[in-house]
Amino acid sequence: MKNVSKFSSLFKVLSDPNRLGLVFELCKCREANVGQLSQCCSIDFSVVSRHLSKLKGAGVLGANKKGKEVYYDLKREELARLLREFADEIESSSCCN
Amino acid sequence: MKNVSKFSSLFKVLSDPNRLGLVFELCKCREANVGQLSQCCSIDFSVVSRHLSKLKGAGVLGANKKGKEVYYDLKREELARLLREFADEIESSSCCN
DNA sequence: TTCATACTTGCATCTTAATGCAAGTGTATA
DNA sequence: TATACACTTGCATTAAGATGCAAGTATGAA
Repeated sequence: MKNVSKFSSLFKVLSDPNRLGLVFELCKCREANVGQLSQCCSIDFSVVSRHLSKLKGAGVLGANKKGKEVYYDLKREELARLLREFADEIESSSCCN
Repeated sequence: MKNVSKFSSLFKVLSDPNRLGLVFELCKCREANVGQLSQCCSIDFSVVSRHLSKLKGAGVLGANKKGKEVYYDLKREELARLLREFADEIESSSCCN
């Protein structure tokens, strides 16, 4: 079942509280760099950096380099679409053939 | 942010491939007991039992004891509702105030 | 070219969780 | 009551992942 690994890896990347906190933060900030997120979420710089790159790797965030800084932004529509796709699949009666 | 822990724990329970496989299986089977799921998913009995109880604890599954057997079923609407709630929150501009 | 800033990555440590066997609990049937 | 069946739980092992410091890389400014 390829949907299993597709969705389980998405859920995994969203399952860490710090990571999900960053997602919510980016949801209201529109975009932010590593230093800003590290500060407002009170998480070590290197930890934030790794979380963001993991979220980016999963397609949840986009990244935009401006000079020395990297600005991350939430890919709202993609993320929302994936979750609704899962919800639809769950609600349709025989979802995993 | 209480939504962070609410959703991160939901995502965590869905993030294990075996567990998500059981969810998909229950999605098409409507309901099944531990032995049936253990067999069709090729996972050790005790492992399946623990995964199911974790999913039940998270409100993803319901359980129904019939004699010696326990039949688990997927709470489709609740699960779909939660995920759509998350999707809506993500898409609304300032979601985490 | 030197320095500071912004970020990434290597590494060691520590938690958390998954796994499977074996033992325990509960329930129906002989 | 004894036995079998369905499941749960304890325990030890193993693996995966989070964390933070320190060192490395990249980019802009002096």
